[in-house]
Amino acid sequence: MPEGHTIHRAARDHHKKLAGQRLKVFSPQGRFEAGAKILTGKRCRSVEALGKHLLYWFETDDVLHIHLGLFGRIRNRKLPLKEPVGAVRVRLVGRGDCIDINGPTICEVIGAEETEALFDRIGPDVLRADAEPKKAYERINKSRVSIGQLLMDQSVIAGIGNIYRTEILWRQGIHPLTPGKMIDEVTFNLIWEDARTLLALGVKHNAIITVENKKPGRGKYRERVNIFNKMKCPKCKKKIENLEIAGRKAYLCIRCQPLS
DNA sequence: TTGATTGTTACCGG
DNA sequence: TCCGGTAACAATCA
Repeated sequence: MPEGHTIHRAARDHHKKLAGQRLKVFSPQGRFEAGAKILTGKRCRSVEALGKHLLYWFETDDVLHIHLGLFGRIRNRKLPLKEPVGAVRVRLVGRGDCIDINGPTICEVIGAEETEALFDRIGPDVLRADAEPKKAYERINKSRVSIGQLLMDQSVIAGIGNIYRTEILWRQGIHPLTPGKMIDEVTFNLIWEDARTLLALGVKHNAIITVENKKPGRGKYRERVNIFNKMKCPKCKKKIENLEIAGRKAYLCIRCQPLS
């Protein structure tokens, strides 16, 4: 489910709904009893996103740390409470809102030290104002690893997932197997700016939109993409190839993204 | 029932 | 130390 835009949107939204309130915290599956006990009745100070990590800061520096992994979902609900649907690991209840978090791979309460370690481990997040893109460039510039793989490495650059990886590299005409050290600073800046623009658009519309001038549209189609999981390149009509990079499918147009 | 999936980590071997 | 490969885990939907 999530690339960085999903988490940043959730953080913004949940901050509005919960910050400043004393929360009730439930563990509907019984798999977060200890955490729920620690947090319930405590005041939520703020909610923030760090890459794909979602952090709820409580008074006394407890942090609820969530990572949705591949399958996790967030459901926003209004009071009164209804029965949880599916694998709700934790339910946060404020004055008027209820937030259910389904199937996260990480759901834990951490302290100041562990939170700091998390911030140290995660690379610059394209959606954060405090990001230092230079750090990402330095890692990429020194690496033999392909840019396709580096863009998915959250310790190098945070927020980009499989769809945005494919789409950004296509938009910039870069072959995903280009070694990081072959990416010059100008090219890196283009990647960074494109990632920022696209993820911000994703936050705005709550959908992945990488096609120029596309409107979000309604209904089931939550994505507007160029080549991800597509047959034909919209620019040159050539067949879209796919290959596996670090176990995930990457798509490319070999004409528009030549390997130099 | 099967397969695919907007993710990450641990571990092993070269 | 770096990097590739593999397995494990998570939950839902078509």
